Amino acid sequence: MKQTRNTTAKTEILKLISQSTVALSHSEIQNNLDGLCDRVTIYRVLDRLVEEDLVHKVVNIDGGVKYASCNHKEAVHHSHNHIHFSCEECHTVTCLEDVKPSFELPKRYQVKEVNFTVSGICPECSS
Amino acid sequence: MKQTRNTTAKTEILKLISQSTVALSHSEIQNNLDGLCDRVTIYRVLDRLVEEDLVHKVVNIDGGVKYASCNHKEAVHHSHNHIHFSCEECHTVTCLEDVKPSFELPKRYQVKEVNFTVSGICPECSS
DNA sequence: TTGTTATTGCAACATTGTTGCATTTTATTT
DNA sequence: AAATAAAATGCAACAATGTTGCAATAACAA
Ligand SMILES: [Mn+2]
Ligand SMILES: [Mn+2]
Ligand SMILES: [Zn+2]
Ligand SMILES: [Zn+2]
Repeated sequence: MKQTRNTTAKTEILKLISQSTVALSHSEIQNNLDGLCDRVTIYRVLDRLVEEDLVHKVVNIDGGVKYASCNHKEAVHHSHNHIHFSCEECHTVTCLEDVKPSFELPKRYQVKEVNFTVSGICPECSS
Repeated sequence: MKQTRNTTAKTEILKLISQSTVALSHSEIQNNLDGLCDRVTIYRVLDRLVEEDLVHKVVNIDGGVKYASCNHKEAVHHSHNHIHFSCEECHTVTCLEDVKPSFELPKRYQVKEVNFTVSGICPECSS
C-alpha cells in the first residue's frame, strides 16, 4: 500500500470541504483557494481524499460533480448510501445522512455503490 | 406552444434508443448513426426527445449522461422515479422500472426530480 | 542533513456540451 | 403544385471539465 503525504494543498482543500455545510464542486474549491495551487492539483488532491475516504464524491442530478465531507460518526461501519438533496434555486447540494432509502433489486444484481439524488426546493429557499 | 417536426435524424435516434435494452450515451448514438447527422444535431434531438417525454435522461454514477426510452405502460401517470443499474464490468446502464425506492425526507424539502443509480455487477456479468 | 519518492506545476490534450448564424427541410397554406 | 413560415440542421467557434506526461519540488523517514 502506497503512503500519502500531508501537503498544504491537501490540508486546505480538506478544511474547505469539512467546514462547508454543502457539497462543493471543483470550481468552487478553486475559487476559494485563491491560487494556492494549480487546478490539476485540486483534481489530484480530491481523488486522494476520496481514495482515503476522507471525502465523498457526489454526482448531482445535472451530472455535475461535488465533494462533501465524510461524517464518520459511527465507529466501524460507514456508508455513503444516503440521499443527497439538490436545490434548484440556490444550487446547493446537501447530504441527508439520516435518510437511507430502501429498495429491493431483483436477485443476481450485485450492489457495490449507490448514488441517490433528489432535486427540488430546499427549506432555506421555500419561504 | 411551439410545434415539432419529424426529421430523419429524430426518427433514427428515437429508433436506436427504443430498440436498445440499455441506456445509450451521446457518443454511442453517434457511432451507431454512422454520420447521418452532425453531433450538435444529436444533442438537439436528444433535448427535444426528453422535452417531448419520449425519452428520459439518466445521469450515471460516474457523471456520464445516457438516454433510455420511456415505457409508457400505465395510461396517465408516468414517472421516472425508478432505479437505474450501472454495471461496472460491461458498463451498461439499465432501467429497473419496477424498482421504486421508498424514502422519507425531512418536511419542508419539496421534491421535484429524482435520480437513483446503483452500480455493481449485472446478472449478465455475474457468472 | 540526505535520499527517496510522493506531490506539484505546466503545457498539451481529450471529452462533452453550448451558441450564433446562414442554409436546408418540413409541413401548412394558397 | 408552388409558395410560405419557421423548425431543424451544419458548421465553426467556444466553454467547461477532466486527464496525461514529465521535469521540478517538497515531504518525511532514516
Ligand atoms: Mn462518507
Ligand atoms: Mn419515462
Ligand atoms: Zn436552496
Ligand atoms: Zn454487466
